[in-house]
Amino acid sequence: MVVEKRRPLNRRRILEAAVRYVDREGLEALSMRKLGTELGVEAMSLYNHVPNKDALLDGMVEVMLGELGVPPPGEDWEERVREAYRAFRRMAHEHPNIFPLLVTRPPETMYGAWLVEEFLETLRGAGFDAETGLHAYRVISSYAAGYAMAEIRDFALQPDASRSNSMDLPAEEFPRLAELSPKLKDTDLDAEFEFGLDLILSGLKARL
Amino acid sequence: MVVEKRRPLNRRRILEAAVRYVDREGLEALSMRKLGTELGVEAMSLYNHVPNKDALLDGMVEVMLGELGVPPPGEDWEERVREAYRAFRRMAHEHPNIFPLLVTRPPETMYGAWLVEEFLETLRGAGFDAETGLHAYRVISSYAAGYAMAEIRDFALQPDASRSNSMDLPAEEFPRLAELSPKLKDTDLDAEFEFGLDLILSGLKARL
DNA sequence: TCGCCTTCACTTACGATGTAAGTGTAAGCC
DNA sequence: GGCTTACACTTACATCGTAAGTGAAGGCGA
Repeated sequence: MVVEKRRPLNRRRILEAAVRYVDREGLEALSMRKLGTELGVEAMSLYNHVPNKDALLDGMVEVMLGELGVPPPGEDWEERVREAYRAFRRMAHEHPNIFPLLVTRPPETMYGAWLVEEFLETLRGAGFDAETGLHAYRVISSYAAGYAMAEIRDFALQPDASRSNSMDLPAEEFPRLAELSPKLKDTDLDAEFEFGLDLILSGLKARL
Repeated sequence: MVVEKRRPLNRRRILEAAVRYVDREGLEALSMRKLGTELGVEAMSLYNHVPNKDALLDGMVEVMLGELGVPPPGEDWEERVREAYRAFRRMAHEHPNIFPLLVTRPPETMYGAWLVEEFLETLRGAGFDAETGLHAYRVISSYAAGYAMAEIRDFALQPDASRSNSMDLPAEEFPRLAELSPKLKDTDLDAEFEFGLDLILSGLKARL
């Protein structure tokens, strides 16, 4: 609960404080009053810069997406796509409490219009037609968002460190799961994510 | 706001009423008091059957997953997997206000243990090793969940019917998007989902 | 049949939340 | 020097999740 010294309030400062606060305390802990004291200010003062809490949440997503570094165009389109989605997943890891907002809330601002544009352009350059490019974009994005969300959700089990991941299920009823239970605890998630990208991208290349 | 006649309260009845209510009014509208009146009962009475609101939400996910019909084993493993994920996506469409809970909340009960088991068994039968089966399960599930979430999130734009989907962006800055803007409105989402399944499954078969 | 115990819906109460409405003040501009 | 605008403040309200305690109805052993 670090109270910052009194500097003039503005939208950006509010959003960034909110992001920091939620990174630290979790999304449920965020309230206008607490964010206010975080900034050394009364809750209602925030409303001079942000219309309501929903807009605040949207703004936080904005801030988070602003940190997403997309790699510059290069000769290898496939590697560029991979790197972009690695960055996306990294972003999710850095803001596990905020990322769910991106997945959940309707896109108020068309944040990533130029991200999409970039992706489409890249695939066009690789020789895909416009429509396939669009489908590819949505499929890969769905995969990446879904994977990151699954990671985040399962990490949330951590607080209760007792059952580290699998909640003891009877081995005779679930032989396949039992056989995998050592792997379940420490799969290499980076590698698994890449595996998924491999599957999709190889399928995609086959359609060139 | 249909108030039901007074029958004995119990967990199942509460959960089902909650599911109906949220289907109808949205997740944010759900409160213990409103759910109470929905059942012809005071809010606090619910606590005799459900420890708290979080448990209620978990229970709603449970109910929703209970409706998921998984196809019986057949000779074609690939078609079975496809059909299972189609059912999953259908479930999301039937409960668009509840589905986000599944994606967002940590799995309190190991709901779908036997779903996973079933999947792993199927892939084993198809000739995959245990570890590849596990990766495949997580990759496909991530894709399906991500895709369904994206659909739901974008549907949420509907209330404001004015901008039907694309919020007018300058065509000269976003040529690729502009070129696709007719398609953006009415892509065949069923077909696109299948396209994604195709990509992943074909990549997977190539590894057999 | 009596008395007891369990079950479970009820009432009351508390602190926290989002935000509408209005007030006061300091800075910028004519 | 007076006015306007920007913006932080106080107060107030409805609504939320739920802790705590009350009371009545039904089951059960004697």
